[in-house]
Amino acid sequence: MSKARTARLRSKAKRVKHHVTIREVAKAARASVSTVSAALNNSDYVSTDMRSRIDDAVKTLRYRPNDLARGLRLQRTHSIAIVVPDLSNNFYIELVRGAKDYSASANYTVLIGDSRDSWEEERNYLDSFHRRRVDGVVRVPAINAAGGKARSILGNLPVVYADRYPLVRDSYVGRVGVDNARAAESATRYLLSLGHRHIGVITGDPSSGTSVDRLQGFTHTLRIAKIRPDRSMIHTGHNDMESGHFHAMQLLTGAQRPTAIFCTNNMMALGALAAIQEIGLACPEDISLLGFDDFYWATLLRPRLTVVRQPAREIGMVAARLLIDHIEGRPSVPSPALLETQLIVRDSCSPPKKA
Amino acid sequence: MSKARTARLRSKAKRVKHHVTIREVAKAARASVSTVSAALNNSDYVSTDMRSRIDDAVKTLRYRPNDLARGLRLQRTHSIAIVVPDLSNNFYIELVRGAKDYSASANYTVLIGDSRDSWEEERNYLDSFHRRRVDGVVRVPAINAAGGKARSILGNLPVVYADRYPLVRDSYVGRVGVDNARAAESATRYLLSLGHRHIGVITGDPSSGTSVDRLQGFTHTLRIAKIRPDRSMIHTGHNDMESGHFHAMQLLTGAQRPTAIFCTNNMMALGALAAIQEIGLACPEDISLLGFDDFYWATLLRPRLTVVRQPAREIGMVAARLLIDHIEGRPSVPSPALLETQLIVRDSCSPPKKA
DNA sequence: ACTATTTCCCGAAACGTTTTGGCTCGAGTT
DNA sequence: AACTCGAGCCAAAACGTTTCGGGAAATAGT
Repeated sequence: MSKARTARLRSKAKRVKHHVTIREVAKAARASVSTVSAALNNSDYVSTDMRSRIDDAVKTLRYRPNDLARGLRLQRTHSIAIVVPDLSNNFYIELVRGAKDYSASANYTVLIGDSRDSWEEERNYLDSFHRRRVDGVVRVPAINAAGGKARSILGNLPVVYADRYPLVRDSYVGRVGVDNARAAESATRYLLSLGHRHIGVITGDPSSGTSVDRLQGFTHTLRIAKIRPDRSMIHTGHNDMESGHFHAMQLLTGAQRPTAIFCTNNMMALGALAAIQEIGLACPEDISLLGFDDFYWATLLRPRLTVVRQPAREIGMVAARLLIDHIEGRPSVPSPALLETQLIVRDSCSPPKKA
Repeated sequence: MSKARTARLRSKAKRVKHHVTIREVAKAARASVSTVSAALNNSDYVSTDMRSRIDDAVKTLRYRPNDLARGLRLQRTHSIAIVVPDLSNNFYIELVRGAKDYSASANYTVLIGDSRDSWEEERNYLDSFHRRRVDGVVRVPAINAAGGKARSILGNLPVVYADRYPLVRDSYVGRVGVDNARAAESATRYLLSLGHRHIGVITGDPSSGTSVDRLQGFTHTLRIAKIRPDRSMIHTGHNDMESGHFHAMQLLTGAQRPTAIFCTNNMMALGALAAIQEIGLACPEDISLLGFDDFYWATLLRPRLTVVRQPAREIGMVAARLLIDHIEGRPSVPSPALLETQLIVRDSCSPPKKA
């Protein structure tokens, strides 16, 4: 009775809103709610006659299950979240797309967060995702956010790291990226082979293992070549264009100008390119530039950028896979999963002028 | 009793998972569930003593409300969705960020969809968002998706269109963008003022009002200048680099080569630039290029691209505002909201060679 | 002609919140 | 002294699902 009353009230007051529920489908199909549910989750034991009645009702009423109720009851949402530091960086777009494509194939849905490399923002996203009860999250942590801080706001949600990863072993399910040291080594070897002896490097924030691995690969290769790394040639940026620009300026106008600059991510390479253009140097004639991460318009630049390519899309896919396998209690690929990089030689590096 | 049993079972079986609920907070704070709820939604009528007990419990238990349950009960989620055609297009990133920033300030959360300009994909996103019971969605519809098809899968969720908009007046709350005809006019006038008389144009898919408005602005300006638009100079692309490249090639290698090319979005401008470089033409000496939408690396290109700038971020903000105002039953800004564009003159346009 | 099994369906409980209405207690008001 | 009133708290219902246990009818096994 009270139920009837409220129903009547609602149908009068807010006729316009109101989503159709499984109950109405049941009524229309002359079935019980549980039977409709069974039919929709195509269990056995529902007659073909009943099933078609239900299908009809669903169609004509335009019924869409309420995922809130579903998730509440099921205690899982079949969705994961991915939060990346910068959506305007094509590398992360590809990564996100990879994660999304894999997840879709596994029947998971993906929520995207764009932290702009700020822990504040990332925390907000993680919190919001947690409250939404996603089943797990793949993180590319913001600068300075790689530590254990996230754990406390994520409860015991499974996390996999992609690209960047924390130095302190926070409890995570897995991580995927590339062998950063090796990638940096191959890049450095290439510059050495061109004859460069004074190589500037602009590396990322050292709170991420990714950055330290790359720097380590760089210095290691120098040492192997019996070249003493010059500390004044090693600059630490923030993975964005601005700091790439700033540190390239420092390098280019410093006491001893390097003959080549190696940037450990694409944004900083762009910043460095801007600085080079600004100063009026010719690249690669006056200075070689080598970047990390490829992007679709790298060939539109003059010079076309030589880069170490990371398989962004694959990283995203493997990350999602690792996470979802874990969620479903399946064994997965070994972690850390390290994918192959590739040195893509284009026009921005050449032998140094006087060598 | 049965309740006690299941609780015991769960605590044994899956100790590891299990999110802490308001009920446990209540127990820890020696309060009732309803009081905890009241305290959390800071109603009055809860004593300071009680409130502090609850706060303590929340903190030590690390309680995070379950937004599924909350949304189910409240019948609204305080979240909106935004779906755009291409996240690797910086214009849409900025638009999304604008929407996100405004929403955050209004205490709404944003779900992001990236349809890759495919109606299939967009439909999936819209469906998923609908099942999640977002309170509304801002759409930049995929090509060929501007019609009424979305309505049937969105139920009566409020929709606002950003940038693109449907030609058939589908029932929506509002739309926001720029005055596309005027923007195209100013671009065209600029090219005319440089002396161009043979202007090629690569426009977007005519299923969106945006594209037709831009084209119309173009031809209108030509006519005012007593120039008869040449149909062979008008090409219809798909707003992506590939089709920009293709149609630029057509134009450049056609019977009569234009002295300038106007692209009605940034991706097609990039494709056109690639084509120009490929053919070995000098820009702007041999051919001028004018694009739509600005992006942060437009100045890194050689030549630096001259473009019509749209206030992407603002478009996103206004779209979110329109939507949220509607959701909350407030009057809002007038719709369509048309924001100002700006012609940003850089290096990619110059007077034609022989003029 | 019984019993056992399978098929098809249903009612009710549970998931974690918020809200409504009601209860108690003490402080003012008459 | 009786009363009103507000502050402070709580129990229960409701939101829309899925699942569990079970009932009825049909079918199969002896």
